[in-house]
Amino acid sequence: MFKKVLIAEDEDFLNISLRTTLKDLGVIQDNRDFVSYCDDALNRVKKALQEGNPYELLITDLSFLEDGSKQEISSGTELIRAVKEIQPTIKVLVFSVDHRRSTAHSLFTNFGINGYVPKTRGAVIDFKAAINAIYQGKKYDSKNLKNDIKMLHSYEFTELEKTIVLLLYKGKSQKEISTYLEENQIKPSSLSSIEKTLSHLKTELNVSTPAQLIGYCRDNHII
Amino acid sequence: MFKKVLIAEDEDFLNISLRTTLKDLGVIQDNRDFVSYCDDALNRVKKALQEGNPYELLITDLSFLEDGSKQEISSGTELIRAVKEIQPTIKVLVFSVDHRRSTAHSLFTNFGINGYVPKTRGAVIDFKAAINAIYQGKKYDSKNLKNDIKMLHSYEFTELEKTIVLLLYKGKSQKEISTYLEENQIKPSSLSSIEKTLSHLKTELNVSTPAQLIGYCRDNHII
DNA sequence: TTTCTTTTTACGGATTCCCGTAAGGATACT
DNA sequence: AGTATCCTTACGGGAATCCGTAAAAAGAAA
Repeated sequence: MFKKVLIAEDEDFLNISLRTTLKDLGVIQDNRDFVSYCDDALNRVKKALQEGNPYELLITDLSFLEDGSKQEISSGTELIRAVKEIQPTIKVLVFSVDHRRSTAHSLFTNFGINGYVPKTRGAVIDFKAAINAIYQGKKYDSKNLKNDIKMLHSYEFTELEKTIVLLLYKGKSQKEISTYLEENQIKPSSLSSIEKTLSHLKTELNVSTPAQLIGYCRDNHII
Repeated sequence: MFKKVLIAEDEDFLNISLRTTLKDLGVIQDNRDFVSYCDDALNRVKKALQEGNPYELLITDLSFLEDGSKQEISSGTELIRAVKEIQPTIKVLVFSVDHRRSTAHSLFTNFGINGYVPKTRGAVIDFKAAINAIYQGKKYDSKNLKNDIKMLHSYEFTELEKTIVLLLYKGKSQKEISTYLEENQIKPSSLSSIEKTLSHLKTELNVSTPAQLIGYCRDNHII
């Protein structure tokens, strides 16, 4: 069973019972690896990696409430991206109130998560099953997910498309994106190709402006 | 301290740790008075009343996820109304993810609840304090409530700004937004004023493109 | 290598966005 | 009335985007 697990969850009561459950599973012995801010989570991952004792599994919520203290990272998806950047092999289990299958699905394909458990009735059993499945190297697909309409016309983003959209989201201009890709030896990197990619995405997703494109990608957990 | 408390909460993990917390407070000794459906909660209240051993306190969530089984009552507010109808003297503590003061306030005035604790960081201490306050006959006003969604962000959006951003999100160009505002008699509606508004928002929120602006607004639930 | 196909880049013009400045209009106060 | 101030609109030029077409480069197959 997992020996080093990090939990990012801002709700006190959930934090407590996740601890209890993990102790039941024999995963943890103490109460140290629990944080309620994304920034703290990322720092823990960094530190553990530097110390040569990296986390095997990250369990995280998707939405964290702001409480006044300024944070670099404010959402679960951003946390997952940042963590995977420094430790791509880490396993990720998402634990969220969102119980739509489309949400889980896009996180599996776009963020490479290993499991998704919605917070609802039966979540404890679901959660334990997820931990076991992930430990055996499987992806865990919860039975409590509900189908919704969005799944039908889902477009599969390539890695290049995702990076371009991500840079757009971060406020870069097309020209800046071009130089970024060039610097990082990602091809194609020309301004023209970026224009083409974006135009292609817009027709494919039936949106008309870059702003709308970003809204779509954010809504659907593509970035 | 309270001796007979009923808890209506559909989330497994929360259910578990609420139990733990209440045992810590010496409120309960067993695990019987926990339900995950509103209908069950109402039935328990009815039965306890008939048996001459009524509940002193009801702790309830506001939103309950549907899971296929047909329920008469599906929300916390309906439950509170139904319960107070048959037992007006019962104390009520609401425990919800909604952390807006306005939500709590309307429940205090319209449903006569005795306490409101938002699910967030520090909820455990908050919860314990609420239980104690209510036991002493006081109303409990949580410190974790926020005055409004607007207050959470550094910048407060006007209605006009929100409509403009929303139209941007929907893929409209600035010119289209201008004509839309004109058609709906919203002033100012000139292209120039829209440019100014957007430029103002961008400096205020420290973003550089419309796309980034939309990402920000979506991330922070402004639109 | 040659030829064919596909991918990538280059370029030009139309449109839109961006940002500063100036003119017009409304309101409040003396 | 006058004028001071603020809000709205108008305008112009530079930058960024959009979109089509064509050239260049890279790959694939014979």
